[in-house]
Order: sequence, then structure tokens, then C-alpha cells
Amino acid sequence: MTQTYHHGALREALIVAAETILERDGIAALTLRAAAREAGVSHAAPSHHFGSLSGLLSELAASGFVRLRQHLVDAVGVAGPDRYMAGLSRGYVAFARSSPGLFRLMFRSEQLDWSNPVLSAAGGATFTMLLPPSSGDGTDKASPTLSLLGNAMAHWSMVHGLATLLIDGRLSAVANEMSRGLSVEDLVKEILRSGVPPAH
Amino acid sequence: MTQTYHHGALREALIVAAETILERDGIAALTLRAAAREAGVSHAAPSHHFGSLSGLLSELAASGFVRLRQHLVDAVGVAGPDRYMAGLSRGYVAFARSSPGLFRLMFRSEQLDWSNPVLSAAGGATFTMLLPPSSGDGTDKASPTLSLLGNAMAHWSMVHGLATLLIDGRLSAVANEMSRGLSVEDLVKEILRSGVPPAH
DNA sequence: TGTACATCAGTGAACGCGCGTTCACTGATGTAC
DNA sequence: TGTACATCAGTGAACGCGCGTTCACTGATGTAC
Repeated sequence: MTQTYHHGALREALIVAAETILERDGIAALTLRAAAREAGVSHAAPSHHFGSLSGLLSELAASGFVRLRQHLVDAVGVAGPDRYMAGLSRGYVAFARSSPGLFRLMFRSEQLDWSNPVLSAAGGATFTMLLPPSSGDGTDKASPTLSLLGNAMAHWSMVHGLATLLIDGRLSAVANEMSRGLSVEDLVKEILRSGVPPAH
Repeated sequence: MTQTYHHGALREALIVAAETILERDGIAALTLRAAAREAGVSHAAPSHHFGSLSGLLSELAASGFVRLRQHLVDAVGVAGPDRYMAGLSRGYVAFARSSPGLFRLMFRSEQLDWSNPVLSAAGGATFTMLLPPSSGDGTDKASPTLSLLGNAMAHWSMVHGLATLLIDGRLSAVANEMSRGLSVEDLVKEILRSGVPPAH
């Protein structure tokens, strides 16, 4: 590797470095200095690209949302048009499990700057996926009824809660307390199959 | 207030102080030194009672679980025996909204020590509530079927996700993007009413 | 009831650490002519 | 093609800050007799 004084693509390298730290050492270890160390540059270099830590975290979260969206698109494609919600669930949970640190960061609002246009655009594009596509009965995404929106948000709540409890180990801890020797995979499948009955 | 050299109940006072900081300044601001400052004692005092920050956080989270459990018991009582799950939802969401900082801490696994017996006992007692009481058909809490467990965990996932997305402001941000001028209260009610249909 | 003494809880100074940030600098790159 | 110069990206030393932790201490409390 040629060592030049100018890195050339330090901005991108810092984001990659930050993600490595995030998954390896956890959110608390992710500082501007740590990212610089990981990228092999001096600790003062990051401030040329990101004014602050929250700037870096927001860009990293944005890249996470772009990838989550792709996960959802792919999973929905595999599931087929009449199983949109089932595809969404799979993609969402699979993403959280494959990048738990990044997923946590994406929803840790204290540390993100949602006024950052890169983040809000990436987040917005991803969240649009949560509403199923127009079913051809005259409704469409532009003005969903309260009932359609409620359905979509209830579904999001469930898969988001499931993803969160899973990657934090709470789901398996609690489920094992209640029923020993249970496979987490089976439980996840059963949860997504079961759903939540409407309240009467 | 009599100022004596010995505080008398510093342990409890530190936990109260920690919760004040948590809700006022956020988790990042909650340090051993900050808790000592808030309680009005010297910064070296906390280590006599809590070996480390995670010891203090774990005790605080334990007290949160005790109170969450009481919220659930009360809400289930109000809802009545045949609306157990609806009561659970209300109590869970109400607790998270009334103590968002504490709720976040209780599920921030990196910072808690679940091997702490006080925490694991309090958590365990609370999580037991997630399974509805025996319905008299021969099943009981001691050995729920996969289907019953799946139902309970799916319901937990939904209310936990809802609570999380609510207190972080994500739910209203996304819902408002999709349907302007919507009342969050109406949306929450609709989500809890709607539920999630089983995947076919 | 009184005295001696051990134990306990909180103090305050000191330590080393990693952090973000500033600043004068230096080396590389790009542009004008 | 060559030279001069401006701009840009990264360096490394220095700063002040708040943190957890240690340690000898001091003042209050409890116990033995």
C-alpha cells in the first residue's frame, strides 16, 4: 500500500473504521480519536471531515439506513408480492442480527442529528418501505387511512421490538426462563407467524 | 435539614439522584461523580456503596423493573381478566412514557450487569407478567406451548417496539411523514387496537 | 452511667487516562500562464 | 513542457476537561466492660 501524505478518501475510510469499532468494541468505544486510530491517521484529521462525533455517527447511521432499505427490498422481492409484510419482517430482523451495533446506533436518537440531510433522506427512504404498496383499490401511499397506517405501524413496532429484544439477548433470556431448551430460531419463526390478535 | 458527617441513607439517596440525572440530562451524563454531586456528597463516596457505575445502573434498573411490574399489575387490574393483554399494553407504554430515561436504561444491556441478583430477580418478576395467567384449559405458566409462548413474545415485541419508537420520537416522525396532522394518541390507540395479522 | 476502643462512612487531595479541540506547521495537489 | 503559487488535507504538540480510582484522613456510631 502506497503511503502518501494525503489519504485521498479519508472521509469514507473513517466511516468504515467507525463501523468496525462499533461492531467490535461497542458504541461507547466509538470516538473521533478511535476512528482516526483505526483508519491510521492522526487524531486531529477527522475534524477536517466531520465537525463533531455526532456528524460522523449520523453519516454512519445514514449508510446503515441505505443498507437496511436494500435488505428490505431484497427480502420483499424473495417473498413475493402477496407476502409483502412477511418479507419485510425477515429483512428487518436479518439486518439487525447481521449488524447489531449499527442497528442500535440507527435508533439511538440522543447521538444522532436528524437535521442532517443525508441521514434524514436515508431514513425517510427506508421508512417509506414500511407501508405496503398500493393494493389497487383506490388507496395509495400518499394518503393512507388511519387503519392502514395503524396496521403498518403495528407491524413495524412488532418487528422492531423483536429485533431489539433479540440482539440485546433479552428475548432468549426470557423465553428460556419460561420454557427451557427452546430454539431461538423456532421462537422467532413462531413469533412472526403468530402475529398479535386485535384488541376487542 | 440536619447536616451530619454520616449521611445515613446514602445508598438510596444515590439511586434517587441517579434517576434525576437520567431523566433530566440523559444516560451519557449519568456518572458516579455526577450522582455524588447530585446527592451532595464527595465524589469518592459512591464507591463505598457501588463498586462501579454499572453496579449503580443495575440497581437503578432493578428499581425500574419493580415499578414497571406494578404498572402492569395495576393496568391489568383496571382492564379486567378477559382483557389481560390490552391491560399489559397500556401499562407498558404508559410506564415508558412516564420514565423514558429509566426505560431506556432498563433495556440498554451493554451498561447493565444481569448477573447482579437484585436486577435479575426484579427483571424476572416483571417478565413473568408477559405470559397471561393460566386459562383453565390445562395449560399453565410452568410449561407453555410454543404457540402460547409465541403469542406472548409477539405481543411483548409489539408493545416494546411501540414504546421504544414512541419515546425516541421515531414513531411520530415517520407517521407524520406519511399522514400529516395525525394525533399521536389516536395512532397509538389504533396500533394497539389493530394488532398484527398472522403470516399465512 | 461512663469510658475506651473498634468499626464504619464520608472527605479531599492526588493520580493517570482518553477525550474533543485548537493551532502553527508541512507536504501534496491543482491551476494559471 | 515548465514554473509559480494558491489551496487543500493531514500532522503533532499542546490545552483543559471530567472521569474512575486510590489513599491517608477524620468524624460519627456502636459495643464491651
